[in-house]
Amino acid sequence: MARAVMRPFLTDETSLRADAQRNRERILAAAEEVFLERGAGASLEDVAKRAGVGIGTLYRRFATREELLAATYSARFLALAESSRARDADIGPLDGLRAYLEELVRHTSVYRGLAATLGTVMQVGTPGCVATSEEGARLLRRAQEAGVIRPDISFNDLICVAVAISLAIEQDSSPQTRIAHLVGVFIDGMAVH
Amino acid sequence: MARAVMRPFLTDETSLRADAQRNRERILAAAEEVFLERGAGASLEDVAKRAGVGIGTLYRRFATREELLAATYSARFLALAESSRARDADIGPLDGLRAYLEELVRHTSVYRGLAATLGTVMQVGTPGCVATSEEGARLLRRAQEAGVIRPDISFNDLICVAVAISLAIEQDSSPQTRIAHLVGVFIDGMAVH
DNA sequence: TACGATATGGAGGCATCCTCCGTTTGGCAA
DNA sequence: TTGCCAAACGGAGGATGCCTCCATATCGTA
Repeated sequence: MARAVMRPFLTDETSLRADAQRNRERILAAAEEVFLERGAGASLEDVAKRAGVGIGTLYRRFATREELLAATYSARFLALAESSRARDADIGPLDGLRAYLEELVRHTSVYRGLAATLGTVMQVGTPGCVATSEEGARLLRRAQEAGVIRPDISFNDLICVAVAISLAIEQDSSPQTRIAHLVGVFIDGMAVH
Repeated sequence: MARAVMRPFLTDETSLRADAQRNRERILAAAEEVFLERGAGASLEDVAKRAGVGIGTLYRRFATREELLAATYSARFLALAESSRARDADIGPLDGLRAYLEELVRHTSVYRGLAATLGTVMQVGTPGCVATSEEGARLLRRAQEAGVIRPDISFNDLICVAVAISLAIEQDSSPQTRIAHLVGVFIDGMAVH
């Protein structure tokens, strides 16, 4: 139940001292590995250890677990927004939203335990989070303007849907087909009939 | 990420020694209070302390947090199943399902943090969990036989929906109206068009 | 080269989990 | 009633993880 922490997110170009920048990257690489192996709740001291860095260094750079998760995800989320934008011309508004949701769920299911914190993670404000949020909002607006999605659906509803499906995927182990099935159900629910 | 633990659930009539039975009830009462105050992640040692019982006693009776949560919820869930059955005659299959889901979400939102573990909790097998599961499955079957809910919807989908909505409720603080809104969306998605 | 701002690391305090085992107690059989 | 023992008790203690703090080290600039 971590509170959402809004603070300026430091990207690569920010004036970090060379050693700090190097350590930041080591921490991210280690976090990626450790989260993959043991889920989003893994020990941060393990991450620091694998990065060859003191725990204090990790905490100075990433004040909360959510910040670290979000940073680890930033590249992935950037790619998601990118690929969604890329297929925009070739796909209708409803299917665009469907594809976006399916991809979001797939990304969210990479680390066991990430789903439950997705809402918080999305608020941390990394470039990837921002890009993914904006893309989702854009797709939703587009579909609503095209008259295929109900006007009373909010972006929060989308995130909530993604969280739900990811959680479901985590619990039973019936992966890919179930993602499409559940996304289909929700898209139908949001559609104008 | 606790694994679901299937073990025979000890109800009141089971041959527990008198002192054990007394302590079990004290623990449940204390857990109810503590979880209400501090959410489903509260310290179990606090629960034991408030119950006036050693921590070992708590663990012997409830091997996991999920078991304790489920037991605490058992009465609530029993009531839920009961009231759902009671209104069965007065309500159509679709609205019956809707009412059930709304009530399930409301129950699940009582303790902050319960939603994320609802799936696990539902598998623990307390009388309440069983009753609620069976009632949900029955409503779903009824609605599908009436031809108003798609045949490819499973009971797991329902739980997933309840989890999603509860999580959404926990995050923003826009309670009652949002429950109805989201349940409506999902019901529409599951409906036959 | 020297100096101050920046960064480092890990010890340590605290919270929680969960197990283990010596002690106590309830309930039954004699 | 008494005595016995299976059942239950409690809490110390080992293990893990979180996060802070500060003496020390390092970078980059003047």
